[in-house]
Amino acid sequence: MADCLVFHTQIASIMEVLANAAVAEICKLVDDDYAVFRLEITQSRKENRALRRKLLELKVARERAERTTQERVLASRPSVKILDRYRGMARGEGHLTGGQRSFVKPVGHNTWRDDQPITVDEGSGTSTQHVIMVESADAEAAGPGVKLERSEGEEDPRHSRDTQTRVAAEPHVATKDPPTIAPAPPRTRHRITEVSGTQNAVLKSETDTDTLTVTHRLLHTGSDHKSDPERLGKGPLRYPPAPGTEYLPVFHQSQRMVHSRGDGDALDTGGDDPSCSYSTEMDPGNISLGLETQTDLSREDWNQYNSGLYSEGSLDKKGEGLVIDEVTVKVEGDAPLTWNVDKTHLGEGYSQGRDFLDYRESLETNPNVTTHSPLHTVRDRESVSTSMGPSDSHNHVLFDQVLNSKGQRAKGRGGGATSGNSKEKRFLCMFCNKGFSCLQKVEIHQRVHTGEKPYSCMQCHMRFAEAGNLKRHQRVHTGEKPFGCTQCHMRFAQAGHLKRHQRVHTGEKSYS
DNA sequence: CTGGGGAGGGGGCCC
DNA sequence: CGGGCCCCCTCCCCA
Repeated sequence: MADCLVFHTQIASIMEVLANAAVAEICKLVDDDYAVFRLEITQSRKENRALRRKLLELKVARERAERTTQERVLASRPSVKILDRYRGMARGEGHLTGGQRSFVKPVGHNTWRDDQPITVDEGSGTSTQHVIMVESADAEAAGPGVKLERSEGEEDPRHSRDTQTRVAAEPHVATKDPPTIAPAPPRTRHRITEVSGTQNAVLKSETDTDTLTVTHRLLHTGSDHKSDPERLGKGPLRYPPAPGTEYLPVFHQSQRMVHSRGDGDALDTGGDDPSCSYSTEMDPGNISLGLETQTDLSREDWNQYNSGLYSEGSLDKKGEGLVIDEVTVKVEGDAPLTWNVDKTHLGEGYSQGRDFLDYRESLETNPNVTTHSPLHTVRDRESVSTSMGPSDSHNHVLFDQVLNSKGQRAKGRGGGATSGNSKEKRFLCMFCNKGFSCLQKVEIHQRVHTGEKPYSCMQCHMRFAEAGNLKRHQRVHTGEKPFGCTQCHMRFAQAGHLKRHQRVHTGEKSYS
């Protein structure tokens, strides 16, 4: 027993010695490797320093060359705006970080599209901008106020994808009509960031204004929208929010056409309200320039224009366009909303984008309907209400109405695709070919197809395609019943209802 | 029968 | 004088 104990003790001692030896060996190995590693690191750092120095020298040389080139371009092509970071710095407009680069608006494009590949006058070649910053010219100078966001993997300043564009006083896009450009209100800063870096990325934008908070959310993709024209372009425009009224036409912005105020026309009234002075364009390559001149079309050109749109095929790629479907507008103060949005540029949001797409599909497959591929001018400048969003069932209703009952009703009223001989109806609906006597009529009518409802009730968020219907709807909330029966005490909110009611007294049957 | 909304057309006003 | 815009009326449908 004693021997056994001694034996165990000896074994324990030996084990301990062996363990210590092993630990020591391991430590030695680690130390050796660490030394080697440190040596390598040191060498790498030296190499990095050398490369950095070299890079800096190259950069300086290249930038000099760039400036020379850009100035030359500017001089020879006034319509092309060069966004030169150095110049911005010189003006104290911004703070530049990373490699300074200059972006030259692609020649031949009148609108700057953020998603458009941007020609980068840089040795590394063309780069697509994914993170966008749009900042008004008078944002505080530089530095701290300017946020720079980058997509991943940008250790090297040369690969920085950030860029700054200045809008407002100096729209980031040169326009054909400089005189219409009004200085944007100061203190407006917009930041639009493509979060995921993909085409369908979620956009995050921030707008600093005193009166409006605008946020939009990209809900889905697949539709192309065009801005709505004039009426809203002038604000709730043409539907002024009289005291006590609750009208609040709001805008859905098409992600595809959200524009920066830098776009020419968009500036013409922009000075009044910074709230809409930003925008983004998301759909690469599908913009039809023709759209931008829609409202300028003469009547004679209208239908031709429509046909042009059909053949444009800008929307052919279903799913590429997309839709920012929700715009939340917060209005503070009593100042009337003045959405000075360029009707030809703002993608009027289109709250029922899917409706439209489906509808378009129906059109294209329905032999009774024009088979054009309507590039519609879906305009949705609208709305705050999310509860009114279209449901699938709504879609079906819409299609049914469009393709069936409504068409019949139109016929019954002397409408119809080719009806309307009483007056010269030169404006044809691009969807159903129905003729109207004036542009506005057809624009309103087309809302039947597009689902656009620019007029929103502040109290219940119901939306309407026509101002008059909204006004009539308001009586539901006010309880106003202006139409009283002369033979009884019944009162009605609608004249038609009074008329119908009076049949009760006259005994006239309302049906045959 | 009533309430509410969709949509077309007419007329007035303004540019 | 013509065109655009706005308002209103009206008819119709649906719940």
